[in-house]
Parts: sequence; structure tokens; C-alpha cells
Amino acid sequence: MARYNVKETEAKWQSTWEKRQCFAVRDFADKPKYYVLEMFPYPSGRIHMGHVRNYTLGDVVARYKRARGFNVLHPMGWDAFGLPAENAAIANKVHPAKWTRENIAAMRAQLKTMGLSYDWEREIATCDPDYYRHEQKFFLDFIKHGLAYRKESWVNWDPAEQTVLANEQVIDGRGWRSGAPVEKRRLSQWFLKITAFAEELLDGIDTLERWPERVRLMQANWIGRSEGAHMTFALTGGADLASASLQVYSTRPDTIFGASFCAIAANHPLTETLAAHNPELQAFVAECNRLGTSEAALETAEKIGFDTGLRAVHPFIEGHTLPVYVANFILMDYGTGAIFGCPAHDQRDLEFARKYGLDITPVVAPPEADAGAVTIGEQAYTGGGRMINSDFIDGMPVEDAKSEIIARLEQQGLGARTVNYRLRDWGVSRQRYWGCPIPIIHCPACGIVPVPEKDLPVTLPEDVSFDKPGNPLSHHPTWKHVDCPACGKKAERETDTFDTFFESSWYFARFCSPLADEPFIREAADYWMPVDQYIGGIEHAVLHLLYSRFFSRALKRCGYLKTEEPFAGLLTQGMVCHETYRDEGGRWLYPEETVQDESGNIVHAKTGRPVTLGRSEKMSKSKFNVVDPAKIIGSYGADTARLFMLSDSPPDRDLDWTDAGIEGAWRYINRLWRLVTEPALALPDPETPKPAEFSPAADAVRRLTHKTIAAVSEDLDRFHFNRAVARIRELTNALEGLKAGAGTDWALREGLEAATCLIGPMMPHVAEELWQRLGFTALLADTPWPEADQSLLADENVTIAVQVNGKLRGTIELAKDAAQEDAKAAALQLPRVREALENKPPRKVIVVPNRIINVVV
RNA sequence: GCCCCUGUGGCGGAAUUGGUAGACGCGCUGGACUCAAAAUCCAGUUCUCGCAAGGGAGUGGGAGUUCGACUCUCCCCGGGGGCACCA
Repeated sequence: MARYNVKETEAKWQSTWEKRQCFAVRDFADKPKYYVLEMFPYPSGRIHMGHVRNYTLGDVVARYKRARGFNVLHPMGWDAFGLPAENAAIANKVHPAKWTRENIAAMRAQLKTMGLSYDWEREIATCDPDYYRHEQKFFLDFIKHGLAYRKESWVNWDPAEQTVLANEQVIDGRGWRSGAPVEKRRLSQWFLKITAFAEELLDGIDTLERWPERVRLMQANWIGRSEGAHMTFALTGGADLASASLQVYSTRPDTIFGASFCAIAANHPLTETLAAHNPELQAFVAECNRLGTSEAALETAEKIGFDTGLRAVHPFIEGHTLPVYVANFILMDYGTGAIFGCPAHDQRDLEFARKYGLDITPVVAPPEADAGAVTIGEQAYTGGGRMINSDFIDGMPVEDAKSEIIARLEQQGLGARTVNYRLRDWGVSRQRYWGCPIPIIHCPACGIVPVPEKDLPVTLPEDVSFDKPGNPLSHHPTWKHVDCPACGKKAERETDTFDTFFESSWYFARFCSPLADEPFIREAADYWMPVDQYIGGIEHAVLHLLYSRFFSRALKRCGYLKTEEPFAGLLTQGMVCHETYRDEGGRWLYPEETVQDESGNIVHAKTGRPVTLGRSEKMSKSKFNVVDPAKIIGSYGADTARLFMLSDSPPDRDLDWTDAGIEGAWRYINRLWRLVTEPALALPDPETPKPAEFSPAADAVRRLTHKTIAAVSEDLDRFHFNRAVARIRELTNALEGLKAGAGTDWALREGLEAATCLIGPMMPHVAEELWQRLGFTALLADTPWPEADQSLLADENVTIAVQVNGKLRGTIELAKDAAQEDAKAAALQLPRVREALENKPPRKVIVVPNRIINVVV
């Protein structure tokens, strides 16, 4: 029999599935719906191993659920706007649209070689005006509903990408893609009011039971809810500011009697007012801006302040005022950008107070401390206890004191209980060409004028030049010049485009009706949403996943959808890693550049110089450790790559790529192939009736077959793909060992059918081929999942472990559910148990039915 | 600094949730087939003492609960990740 021909077989079944439209899905059916989605790719031009892993996981789920009788939606599309297209345009003089289209075509072809069960009729690309015109409409709706607004503010400017970034896109003070240190700039920008849903987004996390705990935690931390109070201090000391007041936010209003100063941010409005005629303060503010808030800067930066000369009036101590500083450690965009400092109970305030010689008054006595002898050394005390030195709240526990202070503030009209969030609104303006144009016109007379709906979409001009730095849209000779829709006079288009996360925040809902004129066909969206299982990388734990949760709520408020949580289940896959090599100078080397010398050391192939084998790291071009999926699929086939991706690690853990692992997967495919095409026993026809008798060996194999069906089903339900593979291999091993005997040929056939069905979602091509060779005319892709025969799941006999004092001393075979007394007697008869007992009766015998017996001597 | 995850053979990983630790795979060792190699097949493979039968140790380290702990509790150590002048 011929060797398994991968190329021919995989191509054959891919075209058969396509011809028969096996995976085209219709809205609505008697069957329950199941929507499985993998995070759609950016069309970089080539798939990488991360894609292979992601789409393999999704495809196993899709094919499995389909076999289990679900109406499965499994679509694919392209997150097609983004900076790499513009960079390619600058570097290679190719238009971003052309570059993107070509990349999509190349990647689609590559994905098709993987044998993925997508409904390609639902394919979408976000750079298509038929896609992005809808988000222009959404944006106009958001403005109407108060969910989008424009404001001038300090923003994160990425000097490398020449654009603004959202807070979520700044990692350790650097741009998330460029890695360039982010600068602060003051710009007028569009924002989406994600903060309007802060509470809902936080509460909603509790309903996401099928999300990984750590993603839920990361989102909760990002939203960052805290409870405290706003309080207002009257200001004195500045002639023209006599009537002004200062609002601060504190989570510790209870410590107000320990307050010794107030501090405001360098970019606080009050600071700006004061600095207007104060060059010294201007210099100080410049210094603060220069230092920035990057991690490195913060670790070394000293807390510095500038005494404004203003005094803040203490709300509860008659005649007492506090100095007001501008301080570098106060953030304008958290709380109110102003605080009162209580040095005894806040580490930052303590450091600041020490530097400027301010009072340090303890007002909380730790539970174990003597109230009279509380002193503060190097560490501020942030724990609980009872209030001291605090007038009317003396003696109260901290929590009661908070309530009491807030009550008094409210009585006096000086403050209120407040919930504060770390979350800030999502800045969506980008100074880039390759994105969705923001449908706004700036009119000198009318101001900001939304593009009327009848004029949508605002499409990107094709004839752009990337010769000049900056946004080609602003350089375009005609595009931005329009008449104001309101007054008809000359006006200018907004030249900013949306953050590309805008596109990925709703594509999952678009897949429900991808060709519709309107954004969503309501019935289709209501039927398919939410996504039952979403699969992708952990790197989007906050960014994309939080934006999408917000977007669903915003679209609901605007009347488009009813779903609040777009993703009911989330699987975050681990990275694909590969070993790395470096030469003596620490430069990365390709694995091919290294060889083993006679003594087994790894050396440079050309120079013979020593090479160090680094740890396995995420595949990346810069580390020279990338393996191209196209090469693997080309030589071993998609099934091999898929099996390896599934069998070596659980999906949420990092996966180590090894050539040996791929070889192992390839070997297994060939074993299975031989087992079906050259069986040791002649296989009966599919319709052959079940024999009346089975030899013990045949019976054992049948039991294993049905146990495997049950166990693999459960494994797939829980995404334990590596265990599922192990179990199917176990079954294969047993089938290989089957010798002639009563009913063995029938049992072999039954086992082979089961193994083929069970491995089908993971290795669809070879399974489809084997299914045909087993004599079936229907496609495996259309075949229902096998059912385990319940009567074969339970064993007749069980092996019971026998321990003496917790140590294994032997096993006994007994009928299942044998009487405890019999089991005990049998255990005590074991020679090694009798030895241990030395003719004395045991002190105690613990019998766990069908499992273990422990004799205590 | 705070929060989370994680630690099991030479390696990736299993272990019915407190009941025979190491399934399955990789690698390695020996053997068969072959002129030879590849492929394939068979046997073995946690460590340690022993010719063997068998004994001892063993899930990062230490204590504890239990007849029995990879699993539960407490302390410590290593690795990874998230957040971070957040008032």
C-alpha cells in the first residue's frame, strides 16, 4: 500500500469541502447556535506560528461543535487598517490599499492550506468602505448620545509613529508598537466616553464565568475603582484668588486631621493660572514635564514641590490653613489632580513632608499600639486602627471615621462621598492616513459640524503622497477642503482617522450579517451574539477586549444591539516559543548558522566560535528564532502542524516549538494511515452486524474504545486538547496490538472508526481520507460525533491498591463493587501484608471501594 | 512595592479534584529487519542500593492536618506576568 500522500490528500479534501460548501452557515436553524471566533489577523502578508496555533484551536472547537449538532458560525476577516501599510508605502512606494489587498490575498491562500472550517462567504476587511462607513455612522450616534466628545488635553504622543496613543497603548512609558518613549502633548482630540460605563464594565466582569481569572483581574485593575470623597478647600493668600477654592480627592478622608499640606499637579488649571505671571513656577512646571512619568524617571525622581504661597483652609480646624504646593508626583488625570497630604499615613506624603519640613501628625493608632506613643519613622502607617489627635472622630475605627467625616463634609457643603476610577476616556484620534476618516467638518463659523448621514461614507482619497512626514490627508491638495454642511461657507475636513481598535471593537457583530447594507441585521445579531467562544492572545487582555466590551454597551445604548458582553467564553492561548542562539558578542544567530562539533559543543558553522544556546523565547524576527509555517505545512502538511500545536502543551500555556515534536506528529499520522490501510486483521464492511461473542482481548479493546469516546468528548468540552490527543494515541496503541480472536476484527473496525472520528477535528484531512477508506460515502465533516456505549464504560473487574501504613504493598483484582468485607479479607491475605502484620491484627483497615485499601499496623 | 500565575523524570506534560505519581509524546539505551542506511517493529527508560527477588527515596524547600498529600493549611525560595508616585 502506498505511503500517505499529504499534499494530494490535503488539497483534495480542501477542495471537496469548498465545493460542497460544507462550512457555509445559515442564520437560524432548529439546532442550537454556537459562535466560535479567533481574533482576526492583521494582514502582514504571511501567517506565523501564533496564527497557526490560534486558528487550529478555533478550528478544533468549530469542527467538534459542528459534529455535536450545533449550528456553528466560524468566520474569518482582516483587521486591515494600520501603520505597517503606511510604513510599507513609505519604504516601497506602494499604496497602502494595494499592499493590504495583496497581503490579504496571500494570507487567505496560506490559511486555506490549513484546512480551516471557515465560512469564507462572510469574510470582511475593515479597510473596505462598506465596513468602515458604519463606524462613521456609529460615531455620529455616539456624539448624539454623549458618548463621543472633543476636548483639548494632554495626550501621549508617539514621536516614532507621529501620532497620539491611547493610555492602554502606552506600556512602561513607551509606544506599544514603536517602543519609542512617549511624549506629552496638548492637543485637541476625539474621545469615546468609556468612563460612562466604568461601573458596568467592572460589574460585568463577574458575569464572565468562562473567562480566565487573570484577564478578569487585569481588567478590574485597569478600571481601578476606589471609594473616597471629594472635598473642597477654600483658598486664601492670593490676592486675585481669594474667592477660589480647591477640590481634592482622597480615599482617606478620615486622616484629614493629620493633613499638613495640599498639592496640585503641574498641569492643573490652577497651576497654569498661577504660572501665567510667575516665571519661577513656569520653570518648575517645565522641569516636571521634562522628567515625564516613565518608570525609569519615577524610580529615581525625588519628590519635589513648589510653594505657591496660597493657603488652603482646613474644613474642621478653626483658623488653620495648609500650604499649597505644586508637586511633581501629583497626576492631573487621576481624581481631581489635587490632594491633601497626610504624611503620617501615606508614604509619598511622608517623603514630601520630610523634604520640606512639614508637620507629621499621626491620626491613626494601630490596634496593638498605645495611643499616646504612636510615632512615625521611615514608613508611613497605612493600616487600620483607631483615630487619635482627631477631635470629634477620636477613638473611632478608620471605617467609621471615614463615614463620619464624609457626613460632616456633606452637611457643610464642602464635599461628598465619591467613587473614583482609574479608567480614562478612550482617545481615538490618530494622525494617520490608513484608517477610517473621522466624519467631521471644522467650520470657521459653525465650529465642529458632523458630516450629515446622507454624505457618508467619507472615503479615503486614493491619490496620496507619503513624501512628506506627517499625515498625507492634511497634505492632500483638495480632499480636506469642503463646504460647511451647515452654512455652506468654506470649511475643512477633520484629517485625523480612528484608532484601529475602533474597527476591531465590533467586527464580531458584523460577522452576523457581513453583507448587509445596514451595520447589523438585528435578527441575525440577536441570534448569533454573543460569541460563545473567543480565542486569542493574552496581549489583548485589556486593550481590545475592554474596548469591545465598551463598544457593545455603546451600540446597545444607540439601539443597534442587545448584547452587553460580546464574548461569553474566552480562551487565551500561550505564545509559540523556540530556542535562541547567540554568538560570543551576544548577537542572535539563526539555528542553521550553528553546528555541533566533535565534542558535542554548539559552535558557529562558519567561524567555529562558541555559541550559547539561549532559553526558548517567543518567536520573533529580531531573535532569529522564527519557524515559517508555510515550510512546515509544505513538507509535513497541515495536519502535522495542527497535531503538534495541540498535543504538546495545554492551549493557555506557552508552547515550545521543536523539530522532534513535529517529527513525532508526522510519525503518528503515518501509523494511523498504516493501521487503516494495512490492517493486521481483515476489516469487515461497515454494515457487518455485531458478532455475538468477543474474546477477552476484543472485549477489552471495545471497552477502551468507548471509554476513549467518552473521555475525549469531555476533554474537548474543556479544551484539554493535549489530553484528548494522548487518549486517542492510547487507543491507537491498543488497536495496533490486537491479535486474531473472536470478534477482534469487528472490534478493530469499531476502534478505527472511533479513532478517526475523534481525531477528525484536529487532523481533518487525514481523518477524512481514512473515513473514506473505511468504506463510508458520507463526508466525515458531515458525520455526527460518536456516542459512547454506556454499558461498556464500567469495568467488571477493578484493580485495588493495597497499602500498609500508606505505602503500596501490592494490588488485588476484584469484581467491581465487591463487598467491603471480601475486599478487606483479600487484602489481608497478600503475603507482603501478612509479613508486615507479623500475625498481629491490624490496628485499622481503611477500605475505599473499588480504589484502595490501607492497612494500618 | 502591590496583585496574579507557576514549580512533577533528561525534556513537553498526565494524575478521575485527598486514594497505585510519571498517562501520552519527545529523547535516550539495547535488539530485530537490512550489504548498509533511512523507515518500521520489539524491549527498556524517575533516582538510588541489589546479580536477582526486593528495599529505600521522590512532585522547589521546611513544617502541619490526615489511615493516606503533587492535591488542603502556614512559612520560605525560584521562574513568569500584570499594575505602579492612582492620593
